[in-house]
Amino acid sequence: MDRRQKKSREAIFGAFTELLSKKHYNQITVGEIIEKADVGRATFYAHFETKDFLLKELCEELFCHIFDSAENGGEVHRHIFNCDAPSSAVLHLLEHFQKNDNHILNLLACENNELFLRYFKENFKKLIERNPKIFKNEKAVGLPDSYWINYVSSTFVEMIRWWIDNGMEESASTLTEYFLLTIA
Amino acid sequence: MDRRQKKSREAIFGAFTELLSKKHYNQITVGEIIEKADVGRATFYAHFETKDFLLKELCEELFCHIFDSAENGGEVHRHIFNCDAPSSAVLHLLEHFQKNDNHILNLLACENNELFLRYFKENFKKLIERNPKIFKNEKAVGLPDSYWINYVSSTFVEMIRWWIDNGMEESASTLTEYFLLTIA
DNA sequence: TCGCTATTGAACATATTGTACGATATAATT
DNA sequence: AATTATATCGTACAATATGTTCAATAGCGA
Repeated sequence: MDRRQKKSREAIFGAFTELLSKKHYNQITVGEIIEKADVGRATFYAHFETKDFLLKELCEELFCHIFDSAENGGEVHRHIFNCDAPSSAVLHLLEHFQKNDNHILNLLACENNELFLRYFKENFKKLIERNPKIFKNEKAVGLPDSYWINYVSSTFVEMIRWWIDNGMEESASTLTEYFLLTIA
Repeated sequence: MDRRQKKSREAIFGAFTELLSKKHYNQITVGEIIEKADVGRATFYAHFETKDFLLKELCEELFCHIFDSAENGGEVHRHIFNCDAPSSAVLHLLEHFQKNDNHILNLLACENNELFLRYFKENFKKLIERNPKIFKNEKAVGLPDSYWINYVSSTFVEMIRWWIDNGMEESASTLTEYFLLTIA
């Protein structure tokens, strides 16, 4: 990609992320974004059709970085999926959060985390669908697959929400215990 | 309340509900609402500060009607809380949905159900907090109260979401089974 | 009947959106 | 180095949405 494009794109992402941590998505205007990003109005619309697409692409970039490493042959997160025990997968995801990779916590903890958690859940679901065995247990056999996948991903995401809302006091391993206990 | 106020308020609620079942919240304008409700622009703003407040009040009216009956001495839903078995409470709530009381399904199933489910979860949480014994079981003892409450309400709400997204094919009793099996 | 209040309709300033275009700066190619 | 391609800029612009104001009207309660 053209260096200029990359620069503009990242300036917009950066400005948007910063604004999202301060005010609600609905109240952020394109004018504010381009002012903070210091790019022209036309440049913004050359990159993103609307503000909604900007959000979508930001989320995709963020979550793909965390979730999709297993498929694309990257080394960094391969270990997440090369294990059978669900505890490892959960632990590693949580540790990513605690390290605040890509300022993901800024987004997950901000006022409009609804939007991000929604995308997050979608990606987590895909992860389970691609690795169905990870979270299968005795309880799952009595329930429809799609229900079970929805249940497990919901439980994980809503645990994250609870964790953030309560000041993120628990350690990654404590959270993992909670999670495994609940879905067991 | 003045008959005129009530009339305007309900016309606005009605128009808003109808619009919400057709298009996304963000894309609904005040102009559309007042046109469909057939009220003046000034009237709208005399009732609701902004569109967000309109949504908030609509949700409060809806969910309070369903959840708060136990406290205010009403007869209609008293039975929900006068039983110890969690299955009864869940069943009755689900049956309310299937009857589509107050067109609640229009809102829960619409494109932006995120917003309603959020309010719904809040109200469900309050219900559990007021009746802590309903959903307590062996698994709950090893987990913090706030985590457990969040978990149970999330599981219920996300089950509703799954149910709606999959065409609401399951009966209320089947869903209740699923729910009890998962939190057991 | 009379006073009070909600509604109306229109006008209004302001803000936001998304587009258009020529000029400029930067990247890629030869 | 010269040239071509393209991303950006700044500004302007039409279209739309927001929230307010105000005088006139209609409906409410006493």
